[in-house]
Amino acid sequence: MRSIDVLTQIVRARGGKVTSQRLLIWQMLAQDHSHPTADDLYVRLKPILPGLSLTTLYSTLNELVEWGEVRRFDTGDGHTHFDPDLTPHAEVICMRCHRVMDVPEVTQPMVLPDHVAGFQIVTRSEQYYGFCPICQASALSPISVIGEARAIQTPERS
Amino acid sequence: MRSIDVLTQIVRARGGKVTSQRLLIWQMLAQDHSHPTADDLYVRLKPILPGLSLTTLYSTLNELVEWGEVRRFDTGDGHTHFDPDLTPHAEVICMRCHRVMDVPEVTQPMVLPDHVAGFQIVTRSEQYYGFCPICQASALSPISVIGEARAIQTPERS
DNA sequence: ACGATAATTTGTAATCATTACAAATACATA
DNA sequence: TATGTATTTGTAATGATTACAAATTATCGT
Repeated sequence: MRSIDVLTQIVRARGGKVTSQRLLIWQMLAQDHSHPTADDLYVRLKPILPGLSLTTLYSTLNELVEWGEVRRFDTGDGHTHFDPDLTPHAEVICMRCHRVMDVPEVTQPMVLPDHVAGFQIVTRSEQYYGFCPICQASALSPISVIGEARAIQTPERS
Repeated sequence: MRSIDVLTQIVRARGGKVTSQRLLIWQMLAQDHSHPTADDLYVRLKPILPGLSLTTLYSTLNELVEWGEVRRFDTGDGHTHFDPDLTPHAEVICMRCHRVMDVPEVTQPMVLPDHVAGFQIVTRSEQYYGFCPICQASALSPISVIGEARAIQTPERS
C-alpha cells in the first residue's frame, strides 16, 4: 500500500474522511509484513484505541482491498490474511501447518490474452503451495509433487 | 487433480477406502473448471447421492487439498473456491464483483531461494487482481493501477 | 471560527461457512 | 464371508464476518 500521506490526499479528494481510526489502521498495516488476520490487527489496535470497533476494522480492511491498496489471501487456515506489500513477491505456503514465507519475485508478469482485455490490473500475486520440511515428516504425504525448492547457487568468489 | 483411477490406486495403497462418496465427489470436481465452492458442489451432488453429508464433502475437499490434488483459493466473496486444474494457468479476479477468469500461464516457475530450501512444492498459482470492465464503470475506482490487460497481437496473415 | 452536511463509527444481533464429535456404516483384506 | 478399521452421518457448536440504525465527527463553505 502507498504512504499515509498519499492515501490521505486521495481519500479527501474523493469526499471521504480521514478519521483517527483509518489513520491508525493504515499505520499499523503499512509496516506489517507478517500477513496478519483481522483479529491479529484488532488485538494490537485495541490497546492503542480502546474504542475501536471490529466492524470499523473490517470495513477499513475491505475498502483497502477494494481500492487495490492491500491484497487479501487465504492460506487454508480458516482466516483471511492481509498483505500491504504490493511489490513483486511471491509466497510459499505450507498446506498442512499454513506457515507463510515471502520470497522475492523473479518471474515476469504475463501479457494477458484477449478475453480479459480491458481488465484493469491492480495487483499480481504468486503462490507456491507445498509442504515445509517439518510437515513432510508427518504421517500423510502429498500424492503429487511438482518440484522442490532448490537453493539458488551463490556465485563463487574468484 | 489426477484421474480417478490413479487416485483410487493411491488411496488403497495407503490403507484408505474408496467409498461411493469419494468417487462421486472426485468425478464431479475433476471435470469442473468453474472454481466451485463447497456449497456449489453440494447442491449438485445432493440429488445424485441424497444421503451425502456436508461434513463428508468438506472432509473430502480438505483431504484433496492436503494431498495436493486440488487448490483452494479465495476470491474475496466470502466463500472458499476449489480448483482441480493444476496445469499451469493463472486467474484474473475482479476485486469488486469477484468474477474469476482463467488465463493460460506463460511465466516460468521461479527457483526458490535458500530460506525455503527443502520445501516440497505441490502447486503453483498466479493471480491477477483488478477490476473488470463492468466494475470500472461504477462509482469507486481503484487508487493504484499497475497495468491493464492488453490483447495479445494476432500475427497478420501474409 | 462555525454550522451544515454527509461520511463514518459503534455495538449488538444476526448470518453463514466450516468443524467437532460420537455413533452408525461400509470398504478392503485375509 | 467375517473382521478390523476407515469413513460417513447428523447434530450441535464454533467463530469469522456482516447488517443495521443511532450516535458521532471530519470536512467544507461561509
